[in-house]
Amino acid sequence: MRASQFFLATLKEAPQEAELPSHKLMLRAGLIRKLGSGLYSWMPLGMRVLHKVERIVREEMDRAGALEVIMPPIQPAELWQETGRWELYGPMMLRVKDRAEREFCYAPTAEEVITDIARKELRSYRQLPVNFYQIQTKFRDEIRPRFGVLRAREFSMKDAYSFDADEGGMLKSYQKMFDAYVAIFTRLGLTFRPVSADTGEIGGSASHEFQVLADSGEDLIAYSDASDYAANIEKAEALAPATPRAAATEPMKKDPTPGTSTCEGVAKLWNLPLARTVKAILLTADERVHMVLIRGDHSVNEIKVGKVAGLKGWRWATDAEILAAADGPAGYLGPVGLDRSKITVIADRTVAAMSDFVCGANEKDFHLRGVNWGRDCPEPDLVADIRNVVAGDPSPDGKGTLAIVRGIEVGHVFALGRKYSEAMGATFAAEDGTQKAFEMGCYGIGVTRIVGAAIEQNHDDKGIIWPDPMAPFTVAIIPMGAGKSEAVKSASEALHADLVAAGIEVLLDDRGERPGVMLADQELIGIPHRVVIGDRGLKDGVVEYQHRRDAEATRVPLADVAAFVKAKLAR
RNA sequence: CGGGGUGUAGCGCAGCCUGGUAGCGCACUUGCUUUGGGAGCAAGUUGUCGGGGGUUCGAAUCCCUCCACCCCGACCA
Repeated sequence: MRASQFFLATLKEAPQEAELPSHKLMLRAGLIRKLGSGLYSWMPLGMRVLHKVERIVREEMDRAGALEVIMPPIQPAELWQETGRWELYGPMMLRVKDRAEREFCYAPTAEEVITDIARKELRSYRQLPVNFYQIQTKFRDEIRPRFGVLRAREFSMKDAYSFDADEGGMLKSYQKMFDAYVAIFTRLGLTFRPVSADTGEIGGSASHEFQVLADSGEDLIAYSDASDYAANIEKAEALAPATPRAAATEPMKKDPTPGTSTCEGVAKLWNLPLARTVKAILLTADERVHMVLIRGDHSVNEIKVGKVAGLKGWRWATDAEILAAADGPAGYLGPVGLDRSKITVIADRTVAAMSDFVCGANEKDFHLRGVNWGRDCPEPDLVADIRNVVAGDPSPDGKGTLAIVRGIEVGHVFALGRKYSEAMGATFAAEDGTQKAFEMGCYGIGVTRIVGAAIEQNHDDKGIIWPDPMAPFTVAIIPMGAGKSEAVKSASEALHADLVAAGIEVLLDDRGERPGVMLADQELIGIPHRVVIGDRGLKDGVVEYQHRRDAEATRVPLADVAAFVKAKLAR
């Protein structure tokens, strides 16, 4: 490809709206242009990258035996009403009406449609297992679209759905997809980790996320330094402390803490470590108020809270509820002196093992110190894991300790089970002649998000550094002064022709720009391999090769350069 | 949704406080020179100052209103 025949839309300065490196670089390199909040057009250069990603995804999905389909992005409300998700999905779903006032949505996902296909088309266990997938545009009306393509409202997603006759088969299909995902992200050249995850709204038994590791990621991942254990922090279990609760050594004492409503404040005031304090959070579930206790330096894991018996569908308590149940205002709450008939005390495992701790006195401007379970207040009604793990916690698998890194979720696999097939009456004739609901799995990959994640992980101050498999062009040829030097011109043309003939994607910069412009653009765009051809080297019969990650150029004899580049790519 | 901010040329910004009909850099066009790290000189082009309404002799500037976009937060007491 000649640059003069292509459309490069590079920008010297990034539009004000961009915050993250990947967002800025995608705009500057001319991969995308913004249309509206969370809406992006893909420019020619971006399309080349997107096609690379799609191609690898397709190849690995096909290799895993999945079959490509394409379903409409506009879906009738009726299907969603069958599973109850028309209401459940809420404002995230973009709803539209046609001229006859019939309701539709712009698909945020396609479980309903694929299940509808399955119940109509799949009749016998003999047709199973099957896995259908599509690469299709989705729309989710995010609360706050941001980070460019990483949290856009419209995005391209590969979604696959497997149908099996029984759970064993489904788990096999799940494993196949898991393996395919590993192959996809490996081929893309990304540093990633599969982590076990919460199943969230979609439901089901097993679930793994595929996270591209990057400092700007929105997700926190806990992993063990001594085993394969890795989990989203939403799910990572915080084990109970290994050492039992120590015996009480201090008397309980009530002291004033005027205007100090936080654990940090009390710890500072009394010159105690934060880890000696306990914070109390009140919430309401099933009309009953619950006090949740977390160590001062820990944070509540809302997902874990929702899984505690009796707390399904909980909400934060109102100020009125707090006063009625605890006799004290928010900021000064604790487990001592409560009327347990009105309130249930739920302690995090860590808190349950604490002694001589500090907590609120259920009275404005007072806290207690030297508090001990059993002696000063009854034992907690319930002890549960309700906090987020922190770096240094023991790994839940018993091997090593946890460290925490950030990641960008680019893939997610779910062992769904019969949730959708049962809701929609999707059944098949089993071997014994009975009708059974399909065992389903669903598997997503954020195709457009991968592009942003790859840049987030691979860039420097000059621009993008594409992994070869995703690069819009693999090699850039930069002729110095081709307008003046016939030797430079013919050498560039010859190399271009040679590499093109070898099926290599080359960009020959024949725009006649100045050297600085050509080099800066090549670096911004992130073409991984470049060959600079100029009279300076040509008089010695050499040209310069430099990888985007190399600090220095390598002088290569002109006669060998084609072979040299091909050898570099073959690795 | 709550809070904050911004909207002036394709991009980045100044002008607004203290009203007088719009400017800078880059980009773009033409010419000459230049050509190994975002060139120089010269001559140009580009704006419904986000929309609507109001105040005023006069509004980018003051007031009201709507819209768009960005950032932070969304209950951790």
